[in-house]
Amino acid sequence: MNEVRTRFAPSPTGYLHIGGLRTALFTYCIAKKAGGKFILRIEDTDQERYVEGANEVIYRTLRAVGLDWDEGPDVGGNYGPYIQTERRGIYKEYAEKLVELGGAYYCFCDKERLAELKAVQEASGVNPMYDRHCRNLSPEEVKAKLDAGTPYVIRQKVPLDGTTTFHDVLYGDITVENSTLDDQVLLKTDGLPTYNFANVVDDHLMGITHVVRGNEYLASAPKYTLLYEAFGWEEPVYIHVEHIMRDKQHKLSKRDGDASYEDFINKGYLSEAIVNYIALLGWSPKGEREIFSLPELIEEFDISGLSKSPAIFDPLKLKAMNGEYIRALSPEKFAEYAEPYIRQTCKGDFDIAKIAALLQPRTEVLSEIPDQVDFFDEMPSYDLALYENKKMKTNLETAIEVLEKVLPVLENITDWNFDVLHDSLFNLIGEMGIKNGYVLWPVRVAISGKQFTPGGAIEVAEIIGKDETLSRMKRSIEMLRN
RNA sequence: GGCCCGUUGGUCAAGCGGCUAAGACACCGCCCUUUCACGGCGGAGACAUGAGUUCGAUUCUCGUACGGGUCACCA
Repeated sequence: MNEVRTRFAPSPTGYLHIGGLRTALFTYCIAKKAGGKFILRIEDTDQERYVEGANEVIYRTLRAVGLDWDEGPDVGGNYGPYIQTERRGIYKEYAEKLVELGGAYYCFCDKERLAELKAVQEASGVNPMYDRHCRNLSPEEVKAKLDAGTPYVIRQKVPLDGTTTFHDVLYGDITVENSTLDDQVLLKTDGLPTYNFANVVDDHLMGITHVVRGNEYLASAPKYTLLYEAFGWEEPVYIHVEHIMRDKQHKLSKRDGDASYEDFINKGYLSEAIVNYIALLGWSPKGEREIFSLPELIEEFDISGLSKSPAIFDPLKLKAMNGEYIRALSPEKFAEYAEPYIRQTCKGDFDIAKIAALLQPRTEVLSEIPDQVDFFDEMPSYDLALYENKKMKTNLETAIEVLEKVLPVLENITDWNFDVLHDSLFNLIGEMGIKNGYVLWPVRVAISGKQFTPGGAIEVAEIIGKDETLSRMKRSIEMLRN
């Protein structure tokens, strides 16, 4: 029974943060590399923050990136239920058990008293902590209040002195004075557990062996150790990972508009590229390779590669990596992805496969596509200054001269395809004894009206066809004459 | 503020007492080339800081600075 079992335990807040996704990824890799199980658990004990449909977002995202769970709310398993609100009775039972074991106690303080206490403590410059008012209530007093139906919480009974040491794989042993630890609430008035308690109970009951979670839990970790000790349970292996930052000061947040997985998908990023990129934030593989598929990530993943310092999210690097993934796609696959984007600005009857082929090496994010192909349907009006190109040694005069020579050549072509176009134009270039660009630059400008195009004069001419090419040539020549 | 944690080029990062301190993105230059890309070659750029330990510190210890986390009946 040494199977590795890890879990991803998000709160249903309506979207899946990139940082959460990365935690899930690391968690998944640890389990899968060890041939173990990856479990999904929904932590919805805060009813006030519950967002309708949020669970579906989590399922959808995890499935989209390929992080399939072996046990979870919708797939079942032997340790269910996997949604915390459905485990309500379990927490109550264990909280009461902990009271019996001496690791917790009933507290009847109401929120007004607590608020007052906190205000006084803050005013006098003391760290706000529960004053343990109910810690030493006699069993009779407790029973009387309970019988009277007084609302209560159950709090952790932290030792008054001594120290607690907990172990993290990355940080090693961390020891704190028990006197700095608060008697935190374990079971809330509404009967639901707090995160800290639910985690301990669930991780134990579900047989979780490794816990990967955000660094924000590091400070409360010793309290977990105390809880495990009080129950007499074995602690899982803890791995606290640092945050993903927007910059040195700020975490990557929802408000930045690009903190959620779905935002990136909507912007034209590939799922595989996103996963690959975030894997490299706060973790580094052994060798120098950095392109990894999910199966390769599982193979390569090792806890020792995790970093203890925060990583700043670099949109530029994600973009570059996305470009790499796009280039690695088969032409057919890329065309499939690209078509809807091409169609946004290019409605005509063109050879989509040919356009896609030109686009593939020039696209880092799919959303860049519409602007690149907006001239196929209709030539934009353009500035004649485009004909002036120092490197090509072209200007308005040379352009007229060249275009007038090219026009009849094109008119004579009957079999309009790349090879014929290429041969015809290069014959002309040979006859004229000049550089390729001297001819091809003005032609490209004349039929595209753009400074940059995917593909050159020949590619563009082939795609828009003979009639359109000739018509654009004539129009441009006309413009140049005036 | 108390407690906990971190600090290698602009960014991601390798490094685990002795190296000309990797690599990637970005940047610059050159080449390829019918534009732009792609691809190829090359360049600039870093161990926060002060002590200590040591024959020798980026690497170990302490202080300082800076940054982060946490101090809820939120997770």
